[in-house]
Amino acid sequence: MSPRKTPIQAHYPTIHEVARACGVAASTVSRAFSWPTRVNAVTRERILTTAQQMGYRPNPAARALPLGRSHTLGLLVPDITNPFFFDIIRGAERAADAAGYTMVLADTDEDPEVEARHLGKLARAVDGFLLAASRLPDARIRQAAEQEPLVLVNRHLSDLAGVAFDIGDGIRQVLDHLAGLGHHRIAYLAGPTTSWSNRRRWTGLSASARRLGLSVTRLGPYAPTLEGGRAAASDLRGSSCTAAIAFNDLLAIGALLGLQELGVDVPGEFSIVGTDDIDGATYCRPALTTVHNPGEIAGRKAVSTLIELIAGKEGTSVTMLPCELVVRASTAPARTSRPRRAGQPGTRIRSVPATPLPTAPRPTARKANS
Amino acid sequence: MSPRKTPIQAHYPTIHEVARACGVAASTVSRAFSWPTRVNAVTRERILTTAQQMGYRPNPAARALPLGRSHTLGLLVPDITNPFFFDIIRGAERAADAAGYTMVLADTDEDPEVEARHLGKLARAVDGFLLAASRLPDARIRQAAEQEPLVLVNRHLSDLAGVAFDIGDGIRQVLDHLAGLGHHRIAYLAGPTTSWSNRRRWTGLSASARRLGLSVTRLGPYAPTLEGGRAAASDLRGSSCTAAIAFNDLLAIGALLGLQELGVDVPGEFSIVGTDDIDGATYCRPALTTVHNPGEIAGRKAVSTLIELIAGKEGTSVTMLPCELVVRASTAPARTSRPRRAGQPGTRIRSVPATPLPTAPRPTARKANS
DNA sequence: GTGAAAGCGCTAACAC
DNA sequence: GTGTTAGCGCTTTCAC
Repeated sequence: MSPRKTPIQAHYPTIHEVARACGVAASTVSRAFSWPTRVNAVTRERILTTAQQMGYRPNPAARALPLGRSHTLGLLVPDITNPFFFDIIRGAERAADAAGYTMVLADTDEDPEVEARHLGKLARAVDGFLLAASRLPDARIRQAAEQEPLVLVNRHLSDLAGVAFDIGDGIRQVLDHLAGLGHHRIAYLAGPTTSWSNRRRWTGLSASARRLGLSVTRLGPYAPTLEGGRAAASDLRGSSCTAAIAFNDLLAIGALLGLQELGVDVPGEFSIVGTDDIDGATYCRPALTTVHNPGEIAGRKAVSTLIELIAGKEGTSVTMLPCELVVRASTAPARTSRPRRAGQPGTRIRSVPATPLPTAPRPTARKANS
Repeated sequence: MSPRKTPIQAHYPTIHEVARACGVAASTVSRAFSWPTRVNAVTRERILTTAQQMGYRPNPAARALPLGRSHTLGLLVPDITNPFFFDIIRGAERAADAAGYTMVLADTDEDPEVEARHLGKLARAVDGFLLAASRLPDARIRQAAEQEPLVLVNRHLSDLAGVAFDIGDGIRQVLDHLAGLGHHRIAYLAGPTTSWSNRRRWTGLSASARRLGLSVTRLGPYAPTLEGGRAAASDLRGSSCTAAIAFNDLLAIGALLGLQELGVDVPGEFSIVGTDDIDGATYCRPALTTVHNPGEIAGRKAVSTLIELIAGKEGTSVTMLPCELVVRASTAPARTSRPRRAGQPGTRIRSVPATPLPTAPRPTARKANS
């Protein structure tokens, strides 16, 4: 019936057409938008309304050229489907939107190569980067930070801006909880070796364990997924531990399922603790005891820090956000009887030098949410 | 120690500097990149290598201006944290990346206003839009499609390009399954009224139910979240149904938890079916019977369709992707008797979250992914 | 307070 | 094959 409408870009009026329609110069129209006080109030009104009714919209590329700024931010995440990043992404997106910035999201697929490639590809398209849980080596991050404003999320490098969670304190809360339940031999289910927070968890764990006189064993690394957790389950069963702390909730839930499939009762025979507090932690069974991170706040803060950096603010901003233990149903008192297998003690705690970090105010312990 | 390096944008060489370094004109450098065959092989090599070692990177804004294309795609999603969209986002992102496009992600917060605002804000920044599960009224979508290339995901409008899941067939599989288990009275837990797929599910349900001689009741609408599902649970209990199909998995899992909290055994007393097949469907207990949608494929296909539209390809491409029932443990034969107290919900309602429930680890379902 | 004009970095005719 | 020359749409001196 009607002729096909090819959905090609509509014609958008330019600043010149608006200017002509108003009988002023293009520069005046430009000023009316970017520096309103320098234009006569009544002509400004006229310009704004005609622009409005002509459907004028500034062309971002055309603005970016003379300005040297695209008003775009790049956010790189190892895995978009990992719930840990949702709140961070959402917080960042909202803050960026509110500040008039557009957000470009890229999934680095847990791969440093891919991350580096995206960094290069986006370098000139964005005004700065947010690197969430970057898998890149320190040197490569520093190099990137010299080229573009950059804020780290969930990682820390001296002299670089960033926002991180106070993992050490979170781990401390977990160990206090487990020690209080009578656990003495505790396993750590490691995540990706390229992950800073993974290393951080381990060092925090070692330190707290030493203080409490507990023994900790490092298992893994495992993929930070349900599958990884299932793989960990059999290792766990072969160990002499009575409780495990996992790199993240997905891993913890996987381990929990794996143990159940092996006939091990959680938390009756074994306690499991996660990290992240994803949605699923509330509805897996038993519901997961885990450490909550204020992700949305982290995302927002990272964006505001980045925007300050872009604006040329001096100084390096490092924000440390508090973690909070959420006790649910996957932890219980340790069995008093001996484990089914008198197993190998496993790798003993090793001490790894930790970079000193500012400490966040300690949150009050919270009860399970739902 | 060393003077502070303010992380301001590094100086990037322009095409002219590369040209001067090579003793050629800027246009030759431009051609060496965009139309390599039209440049003498040896000078091309020289240009490419010097560009490389000078660290030249094309400025996207500067390209976008004469080209009229930003090589950027906008993806609008109602809720980034909803697992249903993960695979779609990831598929779209990968396809975009592979095709040399950059992806801008915006969360519309389930709000048509916000969606419209983003559409306007991004209109000139992107070459086209991907609208996933758009909450906008048809007319508004059509209007947008006249201004910019646009592809719908999980929604269908005549004459507009899109990719959707074959919901009708998915629902048919579900009803066949439930009917086979002897269920006759089935509830539908409705999602957002602005959602096309919600309406679609209901019409599919009605049609299939008529064919099979089953009775279906529509409950809700509920928020497509765990909370929404909990709210649905009490409605469900007050109904005479023996099985329910939920708008999405989150809603289904919430209902499942809610019923358990009300002391109703799932699937012994009540069967629950979700839609989406999110990760959590495998580890909630009982594991959720649900309908799997090929999200990543949908995302990829949507991007390739959009790129074709941008390139001016004629014709309207509509792709329908198959859905597949995944039977897990939340469905079972309908009770033959009706022993449940009729009418009064009673005072047994407790909202006790996170109590470990005695669920036997079920044998693996007929089919389980991830 | 407003206009004219010179770019921002790149592409694409159009010569030669 | 390669150089010259206009712009793309906007911002921003610099005059008036």
